[in-house]
Amino acid sequence: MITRKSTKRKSIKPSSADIDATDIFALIGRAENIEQAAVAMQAMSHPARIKILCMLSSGEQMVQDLTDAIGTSQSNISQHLGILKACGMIASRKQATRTYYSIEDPRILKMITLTRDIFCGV
Amino acid sequence: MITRKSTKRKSIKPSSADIDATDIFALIGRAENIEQAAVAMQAMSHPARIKILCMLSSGEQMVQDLTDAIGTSQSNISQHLGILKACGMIASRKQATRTYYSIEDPRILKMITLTRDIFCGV
DNA sequence: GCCTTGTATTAGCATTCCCTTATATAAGCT
DNA sequence: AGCTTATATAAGGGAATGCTAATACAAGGC
Repeated sequence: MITRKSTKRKSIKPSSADIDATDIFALIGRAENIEQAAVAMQAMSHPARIKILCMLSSGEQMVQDLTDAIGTSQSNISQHLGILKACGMIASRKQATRTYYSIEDPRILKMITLTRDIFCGV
Repeated sequence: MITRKSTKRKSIKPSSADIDATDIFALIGRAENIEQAAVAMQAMSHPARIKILCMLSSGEQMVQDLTDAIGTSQSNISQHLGILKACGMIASRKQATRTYYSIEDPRILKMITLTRDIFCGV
């Protein structure tokens, strides 16, 4: 199925050990990692969710504060939080009626930090 | 509308000059930048498009090679390329029947490099 | 001129996303 | 117990996304 001129390797799906950073074709063989990245980016790729992650990147926040700062309905924020939590990006801690959210996955912290750096220069 | 305890600033939408990196609320006021970031991430957040960008990150590639390496239909790849191009991430150059694509926006190069780093460790 | 190759475009359909509205739950307060 | 506050969940519909299949287009080779 794969037909390319420079056949440096025969298979399109090399094992992990087979990766060579200079081979442009090696990378896309890491289907599982790419899939993960796509899911993560998809989850992050909404203005409200980016804002949430930005706020969480400086520490735990409660729903009310997120809602006030971002400026949409409480229900909507709760749903966005649900999406982020469903893919393991954030964690929640309940204290009485309040729920505090925080970033759980360190990779996401890295991602949001860079995104902020690149697009906001902050 | 905004009701938070530590009222370091009164408005939720400070001017650019007003940004302070330590203020968690300042950032989300940069609505335009956040919007841009969301659009960019949304465009990147598909396995095929991540693969395309990974391949392009090591230089110009033609459609045929992308199609072969990624393993979906030519039509499908062409549509994904269209999406990436529509938001200015990539550029195309036509040479006879071939079309060569390359990354145009340096921010995207940065993003894809980091994404690769984080999720693939490469 | 015709056939092949490389790429783009269109249409259609199934799926997913996102918002709004309404309601549920649970804890604190009086 | 009732009221209020904080959060979650469910239902609904409209929009966006993503795939396939079919077709268009443009350049080269014979």
